[in-house]
Amino acid sequence: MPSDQTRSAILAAAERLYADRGFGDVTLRDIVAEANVNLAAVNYHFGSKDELIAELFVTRSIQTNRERLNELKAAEEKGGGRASIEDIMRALVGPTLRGCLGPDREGSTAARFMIRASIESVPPIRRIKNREVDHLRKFAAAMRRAMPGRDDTELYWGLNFALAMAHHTIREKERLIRLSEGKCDLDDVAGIIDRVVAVSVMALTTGDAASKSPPARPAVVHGRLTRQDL
Amino acid sequence: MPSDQTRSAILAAAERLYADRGFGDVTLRDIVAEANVNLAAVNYHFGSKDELIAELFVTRSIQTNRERLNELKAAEEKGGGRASIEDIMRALVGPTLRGCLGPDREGSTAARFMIRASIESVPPIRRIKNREVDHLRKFAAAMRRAMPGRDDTELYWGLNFALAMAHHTIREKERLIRLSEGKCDLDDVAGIIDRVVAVSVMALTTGDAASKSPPARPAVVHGRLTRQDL
DNA sequence: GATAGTTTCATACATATGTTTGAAATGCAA
DNA sequence: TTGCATTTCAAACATATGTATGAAACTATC
Repeated sequence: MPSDQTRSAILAAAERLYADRGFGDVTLRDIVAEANVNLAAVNYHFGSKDELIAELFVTRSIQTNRERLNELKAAEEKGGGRASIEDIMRALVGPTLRGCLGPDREGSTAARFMIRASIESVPPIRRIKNREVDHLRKFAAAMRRAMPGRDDTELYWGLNFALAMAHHTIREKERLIRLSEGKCDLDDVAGIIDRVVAVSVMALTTGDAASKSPPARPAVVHGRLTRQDL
Repeated sequence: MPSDQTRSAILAAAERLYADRGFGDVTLRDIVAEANVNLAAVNYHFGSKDELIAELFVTRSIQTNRERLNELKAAEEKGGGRASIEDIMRALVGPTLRGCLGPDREGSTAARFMIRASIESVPPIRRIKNREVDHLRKFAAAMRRAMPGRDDTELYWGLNFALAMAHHTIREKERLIRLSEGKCDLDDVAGIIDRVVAVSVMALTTGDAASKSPPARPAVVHGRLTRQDL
């Protein structure tokens, strides 16, 4: 009967500390102090530090992915098996943005932890993220159904840009606030989702020319690359 | 006469190793071995490991920033003091994308190093990146001149999304190739720049309603924003 | 060629940090 | 209780890694 008490305490303490101070600045000794457990408990319950981090990350990732797929499924049912491209993009970026920028700041170490995981890039998390491709393929498939005949390449670029806007906004949240001097309201999650979705849909549905060849590329040689060494 | 030879050798070796194996996996001892210099040379010439990394990063950053401003200036001169929004965005994302995705020219180590710096997030680099806000303000100012009357908030979001697409594409280059099974050509830098610029401009110039209030956010929770006209 | 400043070198230092260990404590079943 | 399995604990372990040191080698100016 694994009382599980120590285990949970470690997970909670670790997530909190990592969320607050980042992976680079938190040692196992910090974690066990915060959790009031013995140092050896981490290796006993998780095997290694990396496996602890991995467990934290997969737990939260699974949550997000499940929400994504739920929204996608709901959208497809609503549309009789074929979701609109807009709803698909919303299902793709909505859960992540809500999860990381959500207003429940106070208690939600989970959100802050996921932001950290997005900013810092530590080996165990990188390994897990690499498996995410399979998950994204489901969205690519849905997009293909929503936009039959559209070139696959365009579809992947749209997917890429949608994730780009969502993740970058999360990653660079503080910088955007500073740059815009508070004009960009990072707490208005619904508004942000609308923005990202709108631009993504535009990128995907714009000019059919784009599906044949890349958008109007000027023959001009770009800029001046005065490349002088320092 | 500071022969500078050792110093340069360290810089070159460090950039190569960091580019290949990342910051987390490369020690000073690896670097001095690669450079065929003594271990103490790093601290003698740079003061500390972090200052070495910082110097590597600022060198490349300065290059990129100078290219950006050069392009911006050229665009403004071309337009008689007022550059088009498209040219501004091109000046913003072009140099970075060319620098990081460019074809492997003379030792692509610089490019690969900058990709690493974008993926991993190590303290000395983070510190430098934080100063980048001032640089971005110059682009915000140019955009304001190009789109007078437009709400500042929209402008910052557009800037944010443009950087998002550029940086995310760089960061997740490998994943995008894998996801698209090679359909997305990450070597076609000019094409990528065109894509990013096109979407950015769309995001910025779309529906004037967006300049007054956030992009047509329906009262309905998951309402659809049909915004197809570019 | 002597002297002063600069650079290189081998080596030592310090110590942070994940991991292991073996014993003690605890819990559970018979 | 007894005995076995699980868990906790203090301490040790290992060692990777950035940094400091002091002497030697080198360079240049006089």
